[in-house]
Amino acid sequence: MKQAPERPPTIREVAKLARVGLMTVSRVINNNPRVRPSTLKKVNAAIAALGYQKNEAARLLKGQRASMIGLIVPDLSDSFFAVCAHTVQQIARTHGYMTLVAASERDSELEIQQAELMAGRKLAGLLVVTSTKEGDERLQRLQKTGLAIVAFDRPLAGAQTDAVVVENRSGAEEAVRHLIGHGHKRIACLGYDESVYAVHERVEGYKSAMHASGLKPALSLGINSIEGTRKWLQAALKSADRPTAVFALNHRTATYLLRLLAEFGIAVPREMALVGFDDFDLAAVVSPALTTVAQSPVEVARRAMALLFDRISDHRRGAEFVPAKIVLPVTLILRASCGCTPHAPA
Amino acid sequence: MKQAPERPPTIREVAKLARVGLMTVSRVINNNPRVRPSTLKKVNAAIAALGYQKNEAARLLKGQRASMIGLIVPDLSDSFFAVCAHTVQQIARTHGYMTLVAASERDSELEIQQAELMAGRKLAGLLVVTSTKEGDERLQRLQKTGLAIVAFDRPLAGAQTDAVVVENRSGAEEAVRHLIGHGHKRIACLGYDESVYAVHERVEGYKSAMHASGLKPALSLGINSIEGTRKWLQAALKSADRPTAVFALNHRTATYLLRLLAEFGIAVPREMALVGFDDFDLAAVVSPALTTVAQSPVEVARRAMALLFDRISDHRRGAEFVPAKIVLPVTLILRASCGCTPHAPA
DNA sequence: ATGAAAGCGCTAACAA
DNA sequence: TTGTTAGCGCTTTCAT
Repeated sequence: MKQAPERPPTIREVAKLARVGLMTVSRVINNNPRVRPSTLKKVNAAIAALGYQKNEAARLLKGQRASMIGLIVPDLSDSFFAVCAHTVQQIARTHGYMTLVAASERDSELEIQQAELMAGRKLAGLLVVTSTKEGDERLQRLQKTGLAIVAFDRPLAGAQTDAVVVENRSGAEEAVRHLIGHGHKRIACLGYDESVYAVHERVEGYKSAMHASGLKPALSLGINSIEGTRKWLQAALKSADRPTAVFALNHRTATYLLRLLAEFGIAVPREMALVGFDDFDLAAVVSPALTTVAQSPVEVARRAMALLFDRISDHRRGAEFVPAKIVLPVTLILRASCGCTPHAPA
Repeated sequence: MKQAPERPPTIREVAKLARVGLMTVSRVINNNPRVRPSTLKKVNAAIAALGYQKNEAARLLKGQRASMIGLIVPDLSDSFFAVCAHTVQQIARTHGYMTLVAASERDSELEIQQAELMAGRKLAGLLVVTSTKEGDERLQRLQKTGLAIVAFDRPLAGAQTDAVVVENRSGAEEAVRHLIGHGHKRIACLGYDESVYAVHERVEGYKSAMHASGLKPALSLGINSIEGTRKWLQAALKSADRPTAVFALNHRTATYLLRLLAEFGIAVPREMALVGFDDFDLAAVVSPALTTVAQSPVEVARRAMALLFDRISDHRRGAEFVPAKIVLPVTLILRASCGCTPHAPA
């Protein structure tokens, strides 16, 4: 004997049990104040008794927005974005939202596609680390349909959109100045794609620190793989003006360098000092411990979420939209690789 | 002058444009074969012309399942799970699904709550790394309502559920045997919570390798923090039967050990050898390079997703349910910390 | 403060 | 093969 499929309770059943009309129940679950306290209590009792939960699908169909937010990042397996994702999801939960994620794989077409798919699901807000270089009208169109959008890590080019970024430029500047303070004159700067906002900013910081001390910048961009890094290092070691220090524009490059320097038997920081950008779990464990400019993914995600929820409620009450840009500080963490502490403790 | 809100097109408009009935359009978008090819073409043309996209909310309301899958892991910022999440999301996308994520924070109540919330959104499938020790009837109840569930990394205790796990036991066994092969007799085993499936399995592997060689297991569990690890190490170094090698049950413990061993000036592997479980980006960069048992999060996620989509289609055609358990191999990656290659190259 | 009716976009069931 | 009807659960509008 097959029992009935046991459909979840509807407001109709709640209404019947509470002996009120449908609308009263609807008002209760929407926190509409136009309900007499005594009625409210009856309805709440019925809701509890039945274990009623609102049916999002039905509400969506009536044009409401889902209590979901979306997160689009270039790569979820990147530790920085992974921490962001964790934080975002955590905060979303405490606000009663669920989190939809997508990785853009650094492909701007994929990014906008995913954003449109999410928007199609009528979510309330979208957090995005864009891989789009030029301003994207498609994204802005979504915004106009009532989707709250906040960019983080990188601003959205030419968009009236909130953004949370970090002090990439001054962070880089500080790092390079620190190296200069250690007496270095030939400081190379290594990284990949300058068209990425953060990289560009860091490069600017590097240049400005070098210029400020009358030093000649030695920039090597477009270096992505460990092989590329190896080639660069081999050439650099043989070169006439062999650098005595390197500023690595990101986590990955710093890691490659660490590995190769060890492989080539170059003493760090004695023969070549190193400072990176982006802190990571093992930065203190690698040998030598890596001096690096740290940003806080948790804080970035937090601020971005705060902004997003602001926007969501603005949208709801049709408030004005004044895009905010939050710039978070970074910290230069001094460890051994820059020459500071020969034997770094924990 | 405010332009009309520009509602997205509905099947009604598609039907009008294609000069067919509503149901014909519905059939087309549901791949129902009972449509004449010529009609199909007309409808598809209209769909393309209007840029029609199906409204999930309406379909949900009719009792269908959303083309979304859910992923619940203990911690999204953990690199293993982050890679899983990335892979899951990627595969979901290619199947036309979106991915909802949640972290359980290793709290089984939170886990089931999130699962129920997801289920309430009528998603098609759920991938879960459970933090629940005993079998959870609430999860099984969700399963009975037509939600496809696949566990990975850890099986679901006492549940008729598919699971994808790795060869934890034999991997640990091999690692310990390897250490024994290096001549070690006093091999400590360090880790945290044995009630976690993977840890338990690895401990069993450790014990069995030790016993097989007539050695006495020296297990130290419940060690979670770096402070705990430090205390253990201090005690171990002073002890009469000071271990000459350590098998670390997970990434984190291995990392702590590496750091502390460096801090204490203990030469690895000469004074104390080390083998870990779980590979990570920097395992080859740390010094000494860490020998470890590697599992592939990408492969785990892939298999889990394959299983999940199998289940989803089974559910759809009401097929029998035969829970599968997939056990994936692990690989012992020999680097320097076990004593194998004194100077590990890349 | 409360309720009745209409309908959001879609599909299951039936009819043609 | 195709179209018509009804209604999923909810909220909006308009009564009361």
